[in-house]
Amino acid sequence: MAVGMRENLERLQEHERRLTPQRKAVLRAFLELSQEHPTADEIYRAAKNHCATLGLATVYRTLDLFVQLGIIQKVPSVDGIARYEVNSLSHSHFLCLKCGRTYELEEEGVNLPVPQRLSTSGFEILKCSLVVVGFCPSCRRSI
Amino acid sequence: MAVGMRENLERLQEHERRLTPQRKAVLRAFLELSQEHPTADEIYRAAKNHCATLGLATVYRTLDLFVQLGIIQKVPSVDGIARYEVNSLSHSHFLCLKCGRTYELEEEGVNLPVPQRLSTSGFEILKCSLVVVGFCPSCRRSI
DNA sequence: GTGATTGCAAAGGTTTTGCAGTAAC
DNA sequence: GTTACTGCAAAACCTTTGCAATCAC
Repeated sequence: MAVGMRENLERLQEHERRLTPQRKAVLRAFLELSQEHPTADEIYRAAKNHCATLGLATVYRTLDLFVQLGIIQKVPSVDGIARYEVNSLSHSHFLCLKCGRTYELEEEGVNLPVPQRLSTSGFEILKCSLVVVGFCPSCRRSI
Repeated sequence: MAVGMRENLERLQEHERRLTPQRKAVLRAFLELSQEHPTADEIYRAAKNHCATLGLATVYRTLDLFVQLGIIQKVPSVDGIARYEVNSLSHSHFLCLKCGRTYELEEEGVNLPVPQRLSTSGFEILKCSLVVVGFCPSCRRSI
């Protein structure tokens, strides 16, 4: 079983949600793709391999649920398409303005200055990340 | 004349683009709203005051052009609606997961660690910002 | 058995595109 | 006079919603 399957499915039950084949398929597909910041549609197509009758609306509803339960998070994007990643407090991304792809910047996210002022003025901080915007190598060549 | 009007309009001419009343109206409206990270529709409604015949499609085309010319930039968002801001190298935002609003974090953007590794591996960096995601005070109350 | 969950199809909202007419150069 | 630019309407796109049928509990 993939890393993270069991504990995340248990979290569903803790919150009195049902363990349906659709939810398992979405979680499994998400975990397979999580390194690539998948879109809802990418997750949908991968999850169909695990649950052939799955509908796209269910994927959206399931991803919303996982966000609410804190299992996954939306990644800020610049092309209007929702992308998701595993829930983690702080790390960093590169967003390509042309293709919309998200690249993970592993080592840089470690020492981010989480703004103190926010938490003392009523904001609830879920995540804090460095976002670098520009053109990725392949898009840069084709501008 | 608003700050930034003249030099940005000149930039249009440098790139052999025409100086139409529509483009002036969009730029003027954007500058009026730029502190609030306006959406295309907000810019459209404000720009109608300066050019009554303006169409929404023109606003989108004009904003795309301004992004290409480096006059403005898209802000990473988490709700799928494009927001724009003045072109600036580095600063920081708070994104509210519920209402989608963007808050500017003025003082925190100063000493961001721009990742060296990126620029040495073919990425073109246009901007580098700290993005904090969570719930803003008013949305936090109503969850 | 009951109520949460599903799949489908339709609706919703934002953004893009085709095209004939218009206006900046 | 050319040709870029515009406005309109339609299309495209991602996402959400209504509803009857289904399935986890």
